[in-house]
Amino acid sequence: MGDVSSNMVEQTKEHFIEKIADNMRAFGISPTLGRVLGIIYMNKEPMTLDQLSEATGMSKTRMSQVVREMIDLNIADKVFEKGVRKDLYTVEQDYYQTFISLFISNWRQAINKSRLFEQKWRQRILDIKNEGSLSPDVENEINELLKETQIWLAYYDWISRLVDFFESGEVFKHVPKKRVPEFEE
Amino acid sequence: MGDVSSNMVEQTKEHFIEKIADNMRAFGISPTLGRVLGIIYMNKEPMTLDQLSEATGMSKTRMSQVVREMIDLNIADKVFEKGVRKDLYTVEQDYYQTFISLFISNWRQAINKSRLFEQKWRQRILDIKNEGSLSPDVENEINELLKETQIWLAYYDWISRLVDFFESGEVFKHVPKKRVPEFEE
DNA sequence: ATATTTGTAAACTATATATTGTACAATGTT
DNA sequence: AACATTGTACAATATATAGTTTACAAATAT
Repeated sequence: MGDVSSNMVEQTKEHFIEKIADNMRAFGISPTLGRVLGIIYMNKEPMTLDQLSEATGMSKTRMSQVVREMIDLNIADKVFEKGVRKDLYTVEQDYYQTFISLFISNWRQAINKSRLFEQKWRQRILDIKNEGSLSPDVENEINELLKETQIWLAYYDWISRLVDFFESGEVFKHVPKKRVPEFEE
Repeated sequence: MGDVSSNMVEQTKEHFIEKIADNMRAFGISPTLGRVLGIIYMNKEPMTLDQLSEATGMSKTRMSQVVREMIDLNIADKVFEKGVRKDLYTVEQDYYQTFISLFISNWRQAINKSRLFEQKWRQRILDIKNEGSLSPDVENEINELLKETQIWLAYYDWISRLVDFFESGEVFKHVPKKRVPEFEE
């Protein structure tokens, strides 16, 4: 177990994990979260907070936080295994799916927030408009703003449809997954 | 100029700018950068560092940094106007294009980084493998790692094609822009 | 019932990121 | 040539984010 090549393999594995973490960074995911995802991914089996703590060298509390965040992002799940008292966590094993989950979480959130704001905001402009007695300048600016709103709404509608495009898997019809060459020696 | 409705319009405009900044946040863009983009966008005309500084209430140094970052991200440009000594900056006026630019910058960077790492890493595994005299366990793990690499490469190839899919505008064939209803009163 | 183990809240500390002020080189003005 | 203006490098400060420690409630074991 402690031989040279085995250590090298271990080290190489860790590099791979770092690469996964790095990839996550492009989603604005913190290095630690990415690393934990990588660790569980490479482990192939669900892991406990203690194991993760051991593997990262970080506190169990932090692992708890990170795991919860991953669950919120839909890239990890708590699994039950009878006889095991500790909570076990798995991660999505499919990179594409992880990509999509993150993309979706990210944008759905933005969409909701935007929608929420939208109504109040539009109403407000209309209120000003109906105030009566507006200088032509102001009147003009208000119309510009209303136009802007339309453009903005159209844009968000697009994002919304884009999210669906990913979620439904339709994206793969036009940007197909690449087949991985089998290799058995 | 100082009348009530004009102030309300001004305020509403600022809300819109905040919304734009908020949207940017989904790309991991800092609030300040988003706000500056929003400010220039709403201004419709190129702006100078001093104007931005005035508009944000932040230092000119910061504006300089932010503007440069935006240029790196391909969502802003320096424009020249004869007779004007100060540098002027515009931003992309098309939301879709901004979305795409950010998406591209983000992932191209990740792709490059990954590619760079890839060769070294794969070579390393092969080196271990050719070392000879490996325990069956280690041998097995190495094969697993090589397989993992294949999967990873396929995934990155997909991302790469996905980026092209956006960059080329093909995405709009399948997730079309929504037409904004004209409105003239 | 009592004692252990587990996960997480809450308050704290450390580290990273955002922002500013000063200084200066480059360019334009008189 | 002397002077003013502009943009940014660099060091210093402030703020936000990541991580730890302690404490405790809920669940399990003895």
